[in-house]
Amino acid sequence: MTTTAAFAEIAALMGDPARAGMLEALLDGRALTAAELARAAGVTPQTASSHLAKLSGAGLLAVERQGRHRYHRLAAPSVARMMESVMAVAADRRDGPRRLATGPRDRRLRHARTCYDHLAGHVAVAVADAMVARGQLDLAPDGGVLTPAGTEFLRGLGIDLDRARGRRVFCRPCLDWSERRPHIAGVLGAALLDGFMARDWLRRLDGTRAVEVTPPGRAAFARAFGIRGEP
Amino acid sequence: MTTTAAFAEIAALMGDPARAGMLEALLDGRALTAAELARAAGVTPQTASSHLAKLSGAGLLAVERQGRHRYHRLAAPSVARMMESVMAVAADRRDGPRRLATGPRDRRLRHARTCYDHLAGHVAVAVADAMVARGQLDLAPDGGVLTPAGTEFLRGLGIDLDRARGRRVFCRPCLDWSERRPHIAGVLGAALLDGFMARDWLRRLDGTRAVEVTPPGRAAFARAFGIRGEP
DNA sequence: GCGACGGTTCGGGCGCGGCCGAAGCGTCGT
DNA sequence: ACGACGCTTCGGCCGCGCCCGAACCGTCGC
Repeated sequence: MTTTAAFAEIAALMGDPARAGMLEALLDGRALTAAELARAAGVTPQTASSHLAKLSGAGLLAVERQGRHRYHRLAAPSVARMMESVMAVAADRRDGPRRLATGPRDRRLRHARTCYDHLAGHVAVAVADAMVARGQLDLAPDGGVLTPAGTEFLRGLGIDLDRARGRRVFCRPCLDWSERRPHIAGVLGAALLDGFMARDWLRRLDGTRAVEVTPPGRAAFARAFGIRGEP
Repeated sequence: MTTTAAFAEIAALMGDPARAGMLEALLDGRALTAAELARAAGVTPQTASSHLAKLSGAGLLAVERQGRHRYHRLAAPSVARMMESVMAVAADRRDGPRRLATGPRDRRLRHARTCYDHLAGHVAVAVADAMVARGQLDLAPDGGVLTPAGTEFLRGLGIDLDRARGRRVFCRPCLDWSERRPHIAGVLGAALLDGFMARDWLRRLDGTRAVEVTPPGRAAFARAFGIRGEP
């Protein structure tokens, strides 16, 4: 059966530690150069080049040439979703047998992180919950709808909603692997993340996917979404 | 980062062709013996044994001893969901470059198939759509709700809704990789599939996940859910 | 032009892991 | 009790593919 072969091929691409490291580094939706990805994976540039060729060849990555650099990014949201689902299984596995010390790094990831191009983690789920509870958002499995109240509310927060409507799905629920509840993805999710970053409510943390809530951000999230909580 | 290693390990387990074949054979939720899985994967029993040990060791499979047989099944719905998401990416990949002849086998899979323990494919999505449109079902991303009208409707169809409520999630949307729209999973999804099979509206096809709609089934689906269509 | 730098290609080494034959263990039938 | 059967363990073979050193191509800066 050829479908089994394709399945195994995709999975095997994720299954190499070096490639897995690269893919995880790209999971926040940024485009990185080959050298950066080599460092992320802990291999030499020539090894990374080989891996990147395989990943692009299989359609998991898209490349963009810019001068003498080559920027690599995940080819599609479905790739990110696939990776999240693998992480969900890996997390199950770890939670079950022995609740082995989840370091501060992990706690930060669970609290707030980027997922492809939108926000994920406890904060993201809380934002979605708050908006649904207030009737500002209607989250259905095949695409959410922002109500007029929601549109006005976000405009009041200074979130830019007018970009690229129509190109991609505007609003889509995305299952959060740490919270196991949906948060907001799609163009709306990306706009929210951008807006939060632009107003400095959130700030990227070192080189990881973790995101920290700034002190003014904490106050703002409490005011706007009723979220109270510590990192 | 240990989380990367766990991710790669899970993916690598799916990435071997023989293991992929076994996992796919188990995707319909049945429990199969080691010998059956060996045949499905096209390897000798001793090779299969080694693979099965790895899969169980990692928590992807659960084993149940019964006499001198050992029945293997997917350990959790999250495993099935992960596999479906990988198939979605693999399908993307195939649709893009060259719409290579999707054989009748594939068309059947797209039309109706089992997914873990519930129904998937065109028919499953149509069932969900019909019930949502009539206000019998409310599908939210973090779990659907059967309305009183829906409960009565299904009771009228002779679907058994009284089993294992509470043990697992009663109703959950599951993204259909061929239709890219949600269908009904969870205990409700399993009850629907069982009911359809029991009334002989659906019948398992040879040894695959494909399911055929029987002639009486076709009439019944048209009457009960307004589904008209050919295999 | 030249060197510096990012990236890829080539070649060869090497280890991991899948595969099977043979043997061992436990369970069931008679 | 014995053999048949399902499954696992052991041992050894073999090949895939990961990895790096070195050399090669293209772009940028001076």
